[in-house]
Amino acid sequence: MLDLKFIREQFDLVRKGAEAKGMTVNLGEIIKLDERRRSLIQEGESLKARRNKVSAEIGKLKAAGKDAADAIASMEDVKHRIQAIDHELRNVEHALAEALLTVPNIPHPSAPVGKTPADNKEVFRWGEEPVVDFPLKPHWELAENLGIIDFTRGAKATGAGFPFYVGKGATFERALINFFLDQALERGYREITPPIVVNEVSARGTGQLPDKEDLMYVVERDQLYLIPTAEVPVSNFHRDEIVTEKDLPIRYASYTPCFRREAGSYGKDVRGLNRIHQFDKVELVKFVHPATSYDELESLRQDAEQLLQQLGLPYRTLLMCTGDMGFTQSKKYDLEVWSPGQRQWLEVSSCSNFEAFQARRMNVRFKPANGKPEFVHTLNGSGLALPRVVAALLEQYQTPEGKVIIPKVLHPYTGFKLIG
RNA sequence: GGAGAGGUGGCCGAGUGGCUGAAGGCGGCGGUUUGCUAAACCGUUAUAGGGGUAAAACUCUAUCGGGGGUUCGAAUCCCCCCCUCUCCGCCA
Repeated sequence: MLDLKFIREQFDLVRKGAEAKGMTVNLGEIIKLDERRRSLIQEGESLKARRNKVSAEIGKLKAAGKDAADAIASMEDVKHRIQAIDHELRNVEHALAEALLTVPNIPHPSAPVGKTPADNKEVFRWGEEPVVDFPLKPHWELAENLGIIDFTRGAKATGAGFPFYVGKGATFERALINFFLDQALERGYREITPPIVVNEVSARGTGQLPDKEDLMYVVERDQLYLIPTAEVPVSNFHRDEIVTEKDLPIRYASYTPCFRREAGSYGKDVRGLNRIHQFDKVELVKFVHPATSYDELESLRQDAEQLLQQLGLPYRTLLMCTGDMGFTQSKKYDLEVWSPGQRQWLEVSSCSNFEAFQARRMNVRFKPANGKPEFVHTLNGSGLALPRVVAALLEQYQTPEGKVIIPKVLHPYTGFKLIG
């Protein structure tokens, strides 16, 4: 969320930012609630100051053995008024907090203004599609023929979008996870394995709640949410903490399964591994000094990009336009891998700077050498999401016989060089 | 799941209704002393919100796990919740 004072003082900036994201927000209501809040605080606190003073006098009178009945009686009205004010203040602050959660983060000036994915700006492209003299198959055909991914039995055991990875398919999956993690560790990230269910406060902290509630599976009985990304628990790792300035930047790499309901998806978007309800992902999360957060965004993006380069997968990098970047982001890059069997781009990573938007919600601060605590900036990016990488790898490295060659860089991880 | 104990500032720890934002100690910071280090001594040591200011100063309120309540007044009494520890049960 944004700072209330900031909204009060930079009203236009906030309004324009929301507009650029194609979101409407009732800032007038927030200003009104804020004014009411401050006036209640003023009245309440002056009454409390008086109460504290009189109470202290009553204490003295009683200690001296004198009668305090008059003083106590004089507090009767004050007491009730304070109760009434506190009650209203609670309601106003609750309403204000809810309203603040509906204000989106402000896009960075470098983000292109636009409404749809068509307005995103391609900033980088790498690699080339293989030239072959046979028709390339989509990954689901390859995977089923090879018996390495079983969608049908997954649907039987759980439902559509919950595949089994079998035999070399399972090993391949595990190899990629280890490769991604090792790469992250080499690049200065610290490995962290989080809980894969979180409570409501955590889901709010990263902004999954209240606006993306339908995204998550809920364990209703225990009021827990299956994580849609490791970003949620890992970002909350430092919730309500003041981290040491010299520890910044803090970088975490986290492998977890991720769960997404993906309600409303259909058709070719959900074929095979394109969009599934449970998938593996290595997530990169950073807590950084505000002065460095945009440099950290660039390095985060490179950390993700170089994985695709090492795997030899053609990809493009998009700078997301204001209308497509989401509620909590200030700036966001998407990495899309080329899927030669489907002839389409598949998003495999999303690298974002949230500035202080999440940190304010989660109350994560650092203390500068000489000064008051400030909010850190948070960033995260996938490094990488597995299924679409698997899809691209299968399609990219398929042979005319329908086998799949494993890229060299993965050999130490798989222990085999070929599937099929 | 059952029974019990407990949660106080960066840390340890005192405090069962009144001037306690909170004794004492440790740690941190500044200083005196010192060839250097150590020791000793002196001082200082929170966060948030409101008012105020050009900015400060200043001032008020809140904060003793979280939230409600009782009371003129709550760290202290009552209720609910969370967490930690011990014992029992269950269990990968």
